[in-house]
Amino acid sequence: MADALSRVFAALADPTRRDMVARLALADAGVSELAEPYGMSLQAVSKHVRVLEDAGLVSRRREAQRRPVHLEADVLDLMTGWVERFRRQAEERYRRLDDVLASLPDDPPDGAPDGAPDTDPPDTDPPGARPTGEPA
Amino acid sequence: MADALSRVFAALADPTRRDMVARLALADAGVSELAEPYGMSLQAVSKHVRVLEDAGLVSRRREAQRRPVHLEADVLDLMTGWVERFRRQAEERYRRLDDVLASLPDDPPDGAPDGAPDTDPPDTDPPGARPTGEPA
DNA sequence: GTCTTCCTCAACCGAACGGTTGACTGAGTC
DNA sequence: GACTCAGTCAACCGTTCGGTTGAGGAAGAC
Repeated sequence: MADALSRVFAALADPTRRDMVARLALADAGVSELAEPYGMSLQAVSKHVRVLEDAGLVSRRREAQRRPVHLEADVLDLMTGWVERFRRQAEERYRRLDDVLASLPDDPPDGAPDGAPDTDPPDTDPPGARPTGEPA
Repeated sequence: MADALSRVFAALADPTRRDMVARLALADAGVSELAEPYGMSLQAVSKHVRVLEDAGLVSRRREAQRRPVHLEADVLDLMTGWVERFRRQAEERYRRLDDVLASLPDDPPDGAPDGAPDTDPPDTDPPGARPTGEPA
């Protein structure tokens, strides 16, 4: 099966499942309780819960006949971690671009203006490098 | 087609596409450039880029024959916003539970111990309310 | 025991997904 | 004009996904 991150993203790609997570953030709930608002069979809801569980977003315990579903918020950090990393990188890239533009002299034509040379190929991996890969 | 949030999550549910995002955070790239590391056809990569574009994660401009792909980091905020909201709610719920446990007297039997009453229904929507829905 | 409640398993179905191949377009070079 | 480069469009194919129905299991209630 897919890697952890893929499972988490895929699990949250469904509006019904996102809504379940939203409701489980407020309180644990049984499957039939969860199913109430949606116009679908109990089995379908059970499947959705299973997807969330496989993604590690949710756990179930046994409590008499009930099977309360509990939100495991930790996994969400895995995701925000990933997202934040690249958001910051992209932002940084923007900032550098702004610096370059700011350092340009008022008239562009002549070669090699002052601040420009050191801004071009700083940390961008050599093109054609192996995939930047999943963050560890 | 699906809502914006679903498209973003779905787009990032694929490892190849996440890798593309990771690389685009470092520098814009053309499709064939992007395709290089993966053992798949150019058309497949083009499709992946289209998915990212439909999710608003990426944009393309025209530049001579090239069609450089550019990461649009803003949409990532949409996601972290959603995630953070429920992570915090869940955390808050834990904190309140801890408070309740901490406020219990050493012998549980009698009713209404001191600090307990004010911890029950502060911002929890009435149960059975309409689906907590997509955050606006 | 029987009965009810809560839930899961299994099989099926249509739609979407991730990939392929082949034909094509747009822009630049000769 | 002919040709190449970069990329897309269209049709197809196998697998996964989100839902259904029907049968069945586990834990009380009677």
